[in-house]
Amino acid sequence: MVTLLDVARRARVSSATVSRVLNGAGRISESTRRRVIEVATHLGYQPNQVAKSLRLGRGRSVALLIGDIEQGTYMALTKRVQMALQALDLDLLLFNLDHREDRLFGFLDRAPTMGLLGVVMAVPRRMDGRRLARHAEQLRAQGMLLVAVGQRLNRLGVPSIVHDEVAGAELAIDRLVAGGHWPLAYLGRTLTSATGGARYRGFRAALAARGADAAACELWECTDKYRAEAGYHVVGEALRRGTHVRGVVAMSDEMALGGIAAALDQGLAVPRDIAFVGYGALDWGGYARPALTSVLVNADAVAEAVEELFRAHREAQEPRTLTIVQPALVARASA
Amino acid sequence: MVTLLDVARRARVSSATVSRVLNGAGRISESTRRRVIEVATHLGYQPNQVAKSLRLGRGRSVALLIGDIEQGTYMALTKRVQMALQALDLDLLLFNLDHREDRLFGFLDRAPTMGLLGVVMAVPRRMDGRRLARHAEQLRAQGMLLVAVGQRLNRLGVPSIVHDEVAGAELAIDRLVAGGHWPLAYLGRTLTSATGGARYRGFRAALAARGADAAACELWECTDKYRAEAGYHVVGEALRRGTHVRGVVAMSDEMALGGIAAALDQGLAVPRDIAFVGYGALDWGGYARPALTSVLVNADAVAEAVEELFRAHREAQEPRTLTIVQPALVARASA
DNA sequence: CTGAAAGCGCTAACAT
DNA sequence: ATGTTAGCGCTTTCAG
Repeated sequence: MVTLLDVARRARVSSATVSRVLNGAGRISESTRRRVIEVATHLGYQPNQVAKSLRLGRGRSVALLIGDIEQGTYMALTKRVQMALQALDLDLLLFNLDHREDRLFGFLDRAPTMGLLGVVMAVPRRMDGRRLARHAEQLRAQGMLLVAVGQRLNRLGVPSIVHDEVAGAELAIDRLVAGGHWPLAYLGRTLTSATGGARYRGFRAALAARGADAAACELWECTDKYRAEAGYHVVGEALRRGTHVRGVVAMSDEMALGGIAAALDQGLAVPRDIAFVGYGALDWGGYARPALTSVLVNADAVAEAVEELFRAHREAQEPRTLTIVQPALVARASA
Repeated sequence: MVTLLDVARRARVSSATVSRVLNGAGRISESTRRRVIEVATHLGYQPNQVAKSLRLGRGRSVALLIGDIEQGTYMALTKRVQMALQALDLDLLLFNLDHREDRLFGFLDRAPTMGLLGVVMAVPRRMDGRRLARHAEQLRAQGMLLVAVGQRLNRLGVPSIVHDEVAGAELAIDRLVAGGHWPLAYLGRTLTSATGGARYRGFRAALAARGADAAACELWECTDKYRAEAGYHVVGEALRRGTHVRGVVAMSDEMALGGIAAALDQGLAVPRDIAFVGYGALDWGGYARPALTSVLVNADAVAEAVEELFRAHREAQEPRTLTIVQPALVARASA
């Protein structure tokens, strides 16, 4: 590999000069600048990022912590965030936590040694706030930027990007009610998932705001299973119990799909007998039959906010502590 | 941050000794070893990975290059590979190529400077072989391991992990034929996708092996659109043309879902009027209605092979140049 | 068995 | 405007 020193020798200048030219710092005479550039390109010089990281005390990688990347909405998020970081010439280090808190803290322990520029946590799981706050403090002390996505952690000093869950629930509820689907159930995981919990509170708040008879509505909690399977299971059970629910707000498109399958398998018509709204508005949802009506979780907006935070961090500006992303309804056939 | 030198001072030994203790190299008296360990844990010492990488000339990260991570099968792969690498205490750097060759080569240009341990390319796209071979050579010269997934690049000196596309096609075809669905079409992208092309050749080979009337079968090429949308579009067109095809082998579950939607939207019954087999056996496929019959692309087996390659590389062994992963049929309702 | 010292490739004072 | 030098934190000869 050709090093900066190789360039320096060949251009008959010191390594410092080459460094200055390449980083656009300090005054350099036009002639040397040109010569250095010339030699560097001729030699195909590329700065060693590892050495740079060591010297500067921070690198160009941002770690993205994901609860369950197999869930479509996180996948979409991962892609968008990677592209946003790429726009800042940053790399993405991916960690799938598999919904395990020990993995999260295991990572946070090692994080300071990795030469990271920052960490983005897109982790729905509820977690130990004290412990997290300690880690957050340590990372900040190292000059790293920690960002939370989907969970409101700004109280712990972690800039957060969250969705407006009340607005999202309102969109879903209004759609269901307008279609004559009532009463409603919220299908999801509220106990272990902070996102799910927030979404459920949004659901409740939206019902209240509408002056609706919230008591008629139910919470269909998913416990042991995940994604579509959980939806299928829980909705199937409820239907067998003879629930009166006619409209379901699911926490994800996968759960909605599972729920719809359960309803269809029991001979019900969707949305006539029971309607479903998903969350995420994933691509394939438009091609399920009936096509999924879904609350759009705007991954682009989230990625943009992430990019903005890292841009500000680079300019040594104070980061915006809370960004609220607005949802939208993708109205299709299932509700 | 506490450094190795801090530990050394506190334990009254030299930095070399600490390094040796922590890396289990060289002879160390039991007493010093214990003392060093003791001090290290007491101080909560964690080796700086960046410094380590610089010194050793290689790091602990493996880059995963993905054509389109939003496609379910790549997402499943990403998750598995990340977990496999984690088992080797390696980190995953993710790059979504968005089906763009320039991005691939752009990455490969920078790769040598990043202190990577290796690169895994899960890129279906056909690419410039010469150019790739040059990069492969350079990476190898740096001691990095380059691995291809889903595309047979072993001729270029790149250890490859591929699926047995003939076996996969046979599974799909046998299932369709047994259900009385005939003639067949292959739905996918064969022109720009090496994986798709291989899969189509597998389809043809399997037809031939079955002694079937291959001339009756069609290729439904997807050009401008992606995933479910492409399937919907192409199948819709074919149906409107009045095709005689009664069974479709799709290149992915998303395309199959789109195809099914097109058939249903035209009032056909699936699988009665036309049957579909997907590829990937994604989780949600089991909850689409009709549930997707699909050829399982064994992401676990691929991840395992990746792990094995990196393990061998670590032991400085020659890597296995070609690994062929066997498919399986997940039989559900759509065929 | 342990220590001293060099150096991975780069940047940033500090000189000149 | 440019060079000299120190050093980021670690591993690895080379000596003893």
